[in-house]
Amino acid sequence: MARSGYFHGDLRRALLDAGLEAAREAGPEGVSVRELARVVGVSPSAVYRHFASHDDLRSALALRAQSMVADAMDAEIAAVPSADARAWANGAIGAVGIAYVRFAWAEPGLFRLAFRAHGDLEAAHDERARGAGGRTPYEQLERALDALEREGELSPRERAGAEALAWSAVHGFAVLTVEGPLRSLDRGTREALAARIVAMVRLGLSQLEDSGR
Amino acid sequence: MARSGYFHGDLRRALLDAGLEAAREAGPEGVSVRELARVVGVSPSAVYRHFASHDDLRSALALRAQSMVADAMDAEIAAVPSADARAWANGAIGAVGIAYVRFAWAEPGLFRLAFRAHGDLEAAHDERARGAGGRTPYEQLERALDALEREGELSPRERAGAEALAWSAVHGFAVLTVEGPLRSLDRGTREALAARIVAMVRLGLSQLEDSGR
DNA sequence: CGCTAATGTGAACGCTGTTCACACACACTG
DNA sequence: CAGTGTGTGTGAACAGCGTTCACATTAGCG
Repeated sequence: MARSGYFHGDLRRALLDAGLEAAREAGPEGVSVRELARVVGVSPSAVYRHFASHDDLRSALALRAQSMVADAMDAEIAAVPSADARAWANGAIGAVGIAYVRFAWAEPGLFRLAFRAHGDLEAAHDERARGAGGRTPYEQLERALDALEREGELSPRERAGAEALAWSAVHGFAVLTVEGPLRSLDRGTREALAARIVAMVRLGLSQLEDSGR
Repeated sequence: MARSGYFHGDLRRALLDAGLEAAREAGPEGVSVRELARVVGVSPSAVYRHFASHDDLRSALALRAQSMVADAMDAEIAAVPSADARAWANGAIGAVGIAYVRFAWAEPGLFRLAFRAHGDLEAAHDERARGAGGRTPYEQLERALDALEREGELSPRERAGAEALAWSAVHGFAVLTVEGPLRSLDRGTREALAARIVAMVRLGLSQLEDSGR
């Protein structure tokens, strides 16, 4: 880095690293073109050789943050006993949700960056949002829901749109506890509520067949 | 307005009106001190006679937007048959949720303004966030949940923290459909999912007593 | 070895929030 | 009725932002 004194060498990567660090400490608002340039020791206009715009930079950072969420999910899922496939499926959907909110609490700045204004649904499958396990957070959720359907825990009718239900509840909870009115809840209450949230999701996913409606 | 040519007469109100209009068309980002001053025909610094800062202005606007949400909830609740108290309670909690997401869809800019970074929980009871019916959106939710408990539909243990569960699911869904990856869902799918969301919430609220856990 | 293409610089533009000394006009007091 | 104080608006200024452009530098290819 800063090899020749004039050329940086790996500016794009350096900007992304600095951007993640800035977001970690100050949230998405802390990520400014000029600030990152300053940190990396380069002129503001140099940034535009690697990113088309401020928004472009932040999108790239968001994808990297999403891949970190995917990693956190992998770690949480790995702790689910995999002997019984049905039990695993039920455990996996919970693990995905818990990992999501725990990441939000551990890294509020990165979380807000990752899911501020996500792109459309195509972005849910963006290559760059995949974690080391090869899946994006959204794909982790899909995987758990697929497993539930495979085990007969979810009917095809229930499976449809299940992502929206699960994601809504967990994302909403994460947002409210990270930057919303629930942000000053103590750790214990937060964890207890999180457990109820994932239980609610699991219950709500099966609403179509269980009730004789 | 612009009475004497020098003094405006009712600048504070004019700024709030212009701010709501700007947010309606361009979201919270469209609300800038200079832009509002321009629209109202006043110098930028005049704004600071009525609002301590940009953030202060936006907070005031957010509260006004929240009161509009409260009004929308009143309208939706009014349509719930009130003959049977138990049925009303179950209907009211659904109406609150539906009104919330419908408002978000009808006025995405105002919705994002209203619930961007809400204050802490005290702000949930702010005078200025009350609608014509005298309740803030949060208080509307509390009212419906209280009714459910009164009718024996919710145990005291379930009642505790119920706001967090309900709000999380509905808010998350609203956010994902307004500015998130679910934003390009067609109206029909959106409505169907919304119905499943409120059903999930109603089911999830009672999880503690129903299951023999 | 020389040229090209990639990558960096620095100044500039227009925008933003915010502050300051100053100007105005109304509402009260003597 | 005169005068004055206080609330409200002005205009210029500062610092910071994203972005662009002409120009400088240099790595690497033919």
